[in-house]
Amino acid sequence: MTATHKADLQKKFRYHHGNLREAAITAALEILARDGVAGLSLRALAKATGVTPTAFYESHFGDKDELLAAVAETGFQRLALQMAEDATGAPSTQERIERLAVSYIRFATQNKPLFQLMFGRELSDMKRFPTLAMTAGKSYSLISAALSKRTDGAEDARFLTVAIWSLCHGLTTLVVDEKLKPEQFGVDTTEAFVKKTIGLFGSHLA
Amino acid sequence: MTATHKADLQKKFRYHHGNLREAAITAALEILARDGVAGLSLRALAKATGVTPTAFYESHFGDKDELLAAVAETGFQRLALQMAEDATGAPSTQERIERLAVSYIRFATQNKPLFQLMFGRELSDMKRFPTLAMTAGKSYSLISAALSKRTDGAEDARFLTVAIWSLCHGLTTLVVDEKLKPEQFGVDTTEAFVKKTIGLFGSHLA
DNA sequence: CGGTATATCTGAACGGTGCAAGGATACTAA
DNA sequence: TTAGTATCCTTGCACCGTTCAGATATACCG
Repeated sequence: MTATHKADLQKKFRYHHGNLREAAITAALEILARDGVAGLSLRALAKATGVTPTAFYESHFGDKDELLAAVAETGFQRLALQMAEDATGAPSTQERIERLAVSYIRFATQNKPLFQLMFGRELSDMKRFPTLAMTAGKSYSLISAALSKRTDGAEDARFLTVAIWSLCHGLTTLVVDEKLKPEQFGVDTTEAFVKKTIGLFGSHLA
Repeated sequence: MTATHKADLQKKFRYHHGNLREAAITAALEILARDGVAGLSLRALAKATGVTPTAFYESHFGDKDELLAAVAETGFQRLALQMAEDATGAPSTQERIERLAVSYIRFATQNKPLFQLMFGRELSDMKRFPTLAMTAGKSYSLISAALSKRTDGAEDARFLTVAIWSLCHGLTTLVVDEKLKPEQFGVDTTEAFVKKTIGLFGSHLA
């Protein structure tokens, strides 16, 4: 009994706090959603997890950037997951692309600070975290895979992927950062706008 | 002689420092270009202009955001100016749009930190600075004006403007923030990619 | 079971940031 | 010349990320 108890404790409360790393990421996501990316400080995070601001160093994250990278990575995982779910069962390539795009912008508007962290400049150099780039690439691959099914060359697919992603990402960031007001769209919602925009590529998606 | 001398001094060294506001903006642009947006602190700016960090308050800028807004505004002015210059004499609507887009991305890559300041989240709420939004709108108007010359309805023009700007802005930010590597393009340069992308809208720009 | 090693967390402190308050200073206008 | 005012400086605060030395709880081994 003491053995299994110990094992349980090891899982739930490893060492002093127990899974501080996991707890930190969870708390960070909450702080992010509540106070925005500017409110996510190590001191605030420490207070939220009931720990000293220096507790994250050495053992769990050597750096604030490592913490941010971990948080951003879960963000990219969620984004890719949501996009994949939203696009399943699409009858055509065009509709699949539409759904992916709508899912992308929906994620951004519903997880604004997280999206800002994922694509912003808070974490100074992404090169330090190759895993991050890989996870971020999952969403990209969804678009790419949808397009490569077409009969045209792979070259065109790669080109179209970047174009569609750029369009989608540009609109999303402009809306999220409030540089672009929905009134300027000429359509009711951002999602409707995205669909209409994808339509512009018309023949290229047939 | 003392009178004219005094007048000269008044122009060059008004009060203690003289045109601190203008000097601050100029120095800020230099710091920005040299050390990036992260290196632009009030203390660094103070050292560059030979003044105390608190000298900017009350008289010139009540806030760091006001300083950043002023810097960003000159950025938007330069951007609009460059775009207008690069697009003059374009033989067709499509080429005019192409040139505007290329100019946009060229400005971003050649003034990376300034562009990041203009479209980033360093200055917390743009609503405080209505002038900024107006100046930023100049570039937008250039695209809009180019498109409204077409025979189709104004509704379509407004829609196309947002679409093209989004595409252009998305690609630009992804490239500037190094989320997208030029190798992924399938073309040699970013500018070539932009032109090719505009071509996708083909019939809509005829 | 006991003792040592190691992973983990704490506490104090450093240099950095933006910024508020009040005192000093130089220009302006009378 | 003198009064007034715009400008700038000094001091100090709260917050930030981070380092380092030391305390503490867990894990491992005899």
